[in-house]
Amino acid sequence: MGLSFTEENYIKQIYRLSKPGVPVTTNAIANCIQTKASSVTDMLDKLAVKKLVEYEKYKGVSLTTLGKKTALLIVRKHRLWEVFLVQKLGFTWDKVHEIAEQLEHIQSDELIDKLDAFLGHPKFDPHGEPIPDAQGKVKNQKLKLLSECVTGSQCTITEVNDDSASFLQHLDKTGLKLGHELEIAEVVDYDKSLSVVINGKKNIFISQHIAKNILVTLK
Amino acid sequence: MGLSFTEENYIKQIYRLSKPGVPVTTNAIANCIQTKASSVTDMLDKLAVKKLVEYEKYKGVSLTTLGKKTALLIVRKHRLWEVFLVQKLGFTWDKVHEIAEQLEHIQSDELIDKLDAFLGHPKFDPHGEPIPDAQGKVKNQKLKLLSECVTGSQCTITEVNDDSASFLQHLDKTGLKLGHELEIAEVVDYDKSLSVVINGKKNIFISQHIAKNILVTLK
DNA sequence: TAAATTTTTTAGACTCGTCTAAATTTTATA
DNA sequence: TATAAAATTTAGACGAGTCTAAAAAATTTA
Repeated sequence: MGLSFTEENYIKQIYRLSKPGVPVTTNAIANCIQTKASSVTDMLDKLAVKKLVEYEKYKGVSLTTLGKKTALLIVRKHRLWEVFLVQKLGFTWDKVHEIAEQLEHIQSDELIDKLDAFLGHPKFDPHGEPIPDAQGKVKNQKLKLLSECVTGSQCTITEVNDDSASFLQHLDKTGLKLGHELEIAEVVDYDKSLSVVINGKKNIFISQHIAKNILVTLK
Repeated sequence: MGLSFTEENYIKQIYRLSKPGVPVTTNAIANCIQTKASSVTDMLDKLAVKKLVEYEKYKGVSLTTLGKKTALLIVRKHRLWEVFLVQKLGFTWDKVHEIAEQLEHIQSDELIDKLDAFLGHPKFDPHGEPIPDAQGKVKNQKLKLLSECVTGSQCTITEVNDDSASFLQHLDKTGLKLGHELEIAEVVDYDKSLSVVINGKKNIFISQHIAKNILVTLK
C-alpha cells in the first residue's frame, strides 16, 4: 500500500501534533501544512478509509496503530538523513530540516538500511531526537546538552556535537568517554562551568564551552 | 522557475533520447516514460511555453540551450547520487538507477555541492558516464573498459569496477595505479589478453578478466 | 440558555498530469 | 500517386489535491 508524498506529509504532521488522549484538530493540521481546513477534511476522509487515522466529523483525528507506525518510519528516514547531512556533508543543524523533508519521502527500504549502517546505526539525530528503529520503535529518552543540566542531575554521555580531532582528544585527556555516567555536583554561577563526578569516582571541571558539545541521556 | 517532478522527468528523457540533428519523436518519449503519446503532446506544449524545448507539431522536439542545461544539471545529480550509493553505501551498479531516479529530484544546490565535495569531485559515475559540472558542462570523454581498447591506443587508468581487496592488491602487485598511462602494444588474439606499456617503460601482460575491470580514458 | 463567534464540513470549481477515442497529419506501400 | 498504415494531435473525461464560499456544528459569551 504505497502512500503518496502528500499522504505521507499529513501522517507525519498529525504525528507531530499528537498529544496522548487529545485528538488533533483540523485547523492545527491546516496551519502546520500550509493549506486550508477544507483540504484537510478531504484528506482525513481519505486517510480514514486507508485505516491510517481514526476520524470522526467535528471531533478531530488520531493515528491508528498502523498510522503511528507509518509516521515513525517516516520520522526514522527524516532523522537518519539529518544525521547524514550534518555528520557527512557538514551542514549545520539549522539548515538540514528543509532538505530532510524532501529526502524522507524517497522510497527504498534497502537504501535506509544501508544509510543506517553507513552512519553507524545512530540512536539520535543532530537535535538530540531519538531515531526510531526499522520496526518503528523509539527509545523514549531524549538527549540533552550537558550544559543545560542542573545541579544534582545524573546522566550518561551519549553523543558529542563536535567531531573534530582536537575536541575528541581533549575529552580523552579529561577522562570523558561515551557511556560514562555523570553526576552534576555543581553548576558554577559566574561562568556556567560544571563540577561533575565521573562514574561515581573522579571529580572534574568542565567549561560551558565544552559542555555545550556533549549530549547526555538523563536518568 | 521551479520545475515539477514530472517536467524534470520529461526533460531528462528527451535529453537521453536526443541525437545531434534529429528531433526526438513523441512516441519515443511515450515509450520511455511509460505513458501515452497524447500525454506527451500535452507536456511538450507546456515545456515549449517554458522555453525548455523547441516543438513543432508532428515534427518532434529538441531541447533549447536552457533545456539542455536543465537536463545536464539533473543528470549531474543523478550520477553523483549513483556514486554515493555505490561507493559509500555499497550498492551494486545494477541496483542504483531506480533510487537515483528519485534522488535526482531533490531540490538544493547546496546539497549537491556538498555531496560532490564529500565524494571527492568524481568525474565519472559507476557506469563510466561523465558527471557534468555545476554549470552543466560535460567533459566529452567517456570511460572505456580496458578490455575494449584496440592495439596502439593510448589511455589513462581512471577507475576500477571491482573494489575488492584482492583485486586492488593484484593491481598493486602488477604495477597498475589510477592515473598511469598505458599504451596497448598488442591484443593477443586467442585469449584477448593485452600486452601494455605502463608510463612508456615497463611492459606487462594483462588478462582479459582483469582488463574488464579497469576503466580508462582514451587520449 | 440563547445569541454570537469560531471551527469544521460540504459543494462546486480549478490545476496538473493522465487516459481513451476520434480526428488529423505524415510516412510507407502498392 | 493514390491509398493504406502509422504516428501524432485534439477533444473530452478522470483522479488527486487544492481552493473559495456557503452551510452546519461546536464553542464561547452574555
